[in-house]
Amino acid sequence: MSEVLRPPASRSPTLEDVAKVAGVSRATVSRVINTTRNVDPAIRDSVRQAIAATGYVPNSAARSLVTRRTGTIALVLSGAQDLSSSQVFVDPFFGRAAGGVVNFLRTRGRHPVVMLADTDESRTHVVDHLRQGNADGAVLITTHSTDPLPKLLVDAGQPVALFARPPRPLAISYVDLAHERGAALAAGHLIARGCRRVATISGPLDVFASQDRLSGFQTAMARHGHLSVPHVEGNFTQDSGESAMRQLLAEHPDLDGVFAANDLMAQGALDVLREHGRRVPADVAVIGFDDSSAATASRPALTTIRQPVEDMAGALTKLLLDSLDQTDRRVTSVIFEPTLVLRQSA
Amino acid sequence: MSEVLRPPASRSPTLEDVAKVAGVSRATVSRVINTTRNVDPAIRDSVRQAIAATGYVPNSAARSLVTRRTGTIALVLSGAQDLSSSQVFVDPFFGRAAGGVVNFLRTRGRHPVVMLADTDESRTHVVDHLRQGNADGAVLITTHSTDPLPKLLVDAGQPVALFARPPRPLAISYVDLAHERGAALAAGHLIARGCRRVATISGPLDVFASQDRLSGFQTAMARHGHLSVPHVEGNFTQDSGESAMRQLLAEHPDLDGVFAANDLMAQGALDVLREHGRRVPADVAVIGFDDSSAATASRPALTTIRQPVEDMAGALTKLLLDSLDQTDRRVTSVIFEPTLVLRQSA
DNA sequence: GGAGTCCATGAGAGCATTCCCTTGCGTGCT
DNA sequence: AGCACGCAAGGGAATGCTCTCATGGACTCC
Repeated sequence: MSEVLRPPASRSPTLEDVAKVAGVSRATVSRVINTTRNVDPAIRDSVRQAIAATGYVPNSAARSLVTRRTGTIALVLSGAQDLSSSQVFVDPFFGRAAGGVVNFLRTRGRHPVVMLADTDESRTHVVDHLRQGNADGAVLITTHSTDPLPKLLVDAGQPVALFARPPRPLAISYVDLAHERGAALAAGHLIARGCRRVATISGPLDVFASQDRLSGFQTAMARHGHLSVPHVEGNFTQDSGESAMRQLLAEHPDLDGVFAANDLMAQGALDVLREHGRRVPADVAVIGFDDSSAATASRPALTTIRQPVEDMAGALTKLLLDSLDQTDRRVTSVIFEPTLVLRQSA
Repeated sequence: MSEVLRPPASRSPTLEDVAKVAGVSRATVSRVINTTRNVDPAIRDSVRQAIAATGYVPNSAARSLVTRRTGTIALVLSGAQDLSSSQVFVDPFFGRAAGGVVNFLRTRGRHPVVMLADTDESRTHVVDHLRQGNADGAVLITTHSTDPLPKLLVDAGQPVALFARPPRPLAISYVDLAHERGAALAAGHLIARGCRRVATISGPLDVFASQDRLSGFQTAMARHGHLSVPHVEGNFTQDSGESAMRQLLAEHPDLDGVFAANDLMAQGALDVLREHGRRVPADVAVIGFDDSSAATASRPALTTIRQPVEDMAGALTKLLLDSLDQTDRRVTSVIFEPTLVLRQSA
């Protein structure tokens, strides 16, 4: 009776329907769709025709119910509590990283589900989301060394890969940059240009990358005989670069070289220097960090230390994907080398 | 026998397990979890305890198999063939739009899966993805008027909402800006400032927004007695703004006002004007469009026509979500009003 | 020529959830 | 007191797929 009542509504075709049309069983159709293993070529073709004829598309909910895999991974942008969340993609760092992840996943036919984690609530939300099986693993783009999310995810047994060294020793795969060596490159270049009175604008010191860039710069300058380097802390924004530069200029009007821990702050410094009538690079040489779009957009274009964020994000994603395929949960890390990119500002 | 063979491996708890612990049926647990309708408070509490005790989390694959809903929506960035795909988020427009979508979805406890559609292959991929039930609908951020994706998705019967007016008449909900009125605001302001020799740098003319901004500007200028406005076409990049400005300056060395169809091109224009010794705004007034981060980052900061991209993206997402809840597929559109934002450049 | 092997296919058992339908019980109305 | 109705809870079906296991046929090898 039930078949009498069933509305003839255009239900989307199922495996069963295709099987009926092709005159084979569900199992065979499934074999054709997945890895064409051990299927007679003639039957394979007729199944393919049946698929085309019915317009069949596999239902991924049913599929992942049985395989316990979704095929998607979570891209979590975390520790961005100081960024208004709708600005997060425009941020040179997060935007480039997100682009790198998306781009790498594309080559594998996958797509990320994007999640922001800036509050306790959203953090538990991320963990729950993964535990519910909405994604097979997470790529975590985080900066603050105090971020609790990496540990939360590892404790929940979820596959994770982290952009930047994990806060505490944690069984987690990650990629990072040799920040100290990048800062040393900047120091070397300023010295080689003949700068004698050099200052630096650091990033926020609760971020490992900032600490490393600062200490790397100081160490390298010391090696060149400059035991004390004037230093003001910024927060990676253009505005903070401006006020830091103003402060440095007030305290050290004779400086002839500045290393900023990212391009945005360097751009702010550039604006203040111009405002004060200093020519760049003739009077003051400026070096940024990251080689973001800000480096090429500013005038003069910034000499900077390149951090290959997109490549790093891609490698990070690969790390995660590889770990999903392997049963043994072994952690790996990849450290990228920064390079000096010469433009006009130094 | 099967229970003897079953490995005691830590299988994650199911509804059945919770029901057993709470001493009720699956159905009751399900009722507690979803909308606590018709459940005795005492039983409800004991079920909640059982959930906590077992550490149960619902399996979303099983859930969406039966509900035919996933809870995620696709965020498709399309028609960006001229952007290197890993740069897509850094782009002021796409980045802001993506941020707006993510941010709005957050308020509803949802997350987008991000897809790029710049080739035929990736376009069919997007359609397939939706047809497979990986997402309940799509928010489409597209610019090029020739983009075939909107039609593809509508034909596939997928719920879609579009950023910008659809190419052809299409049964599709969308948001857009009153571009002409924005351009008219710019024209009015330049005239009011006393500019007499005004030129414009338009966006690529295969984009509706560019056409509208150009025609809106020309019409408004004509209304003020300027029947012919020098015009060079750019492609929305800073570089194209620079070369357009160079060309305008060569052909019209005496110009005193420029309207660029976006901030990035205005920024390029600013650099070229400084290079040529023109003071902004004293010698030449410059107005941009969008009010993106480039507007505040450039020096002088740009007077610009604000396009509230984040809000528009949020409204767009709301349009889609609303249409998912309603059975009748009625299309809606929302047109936003641009505003003039006064800063230093004009 | 018979036995063993291998490969292609089918049948059916899950997978975890929701939804529909039924049942049981208590209450209010006649 | 009897009947009807509403609410709470349970049982079973259904969702669409993959995967294991069994089966049958063809082929090979001695």
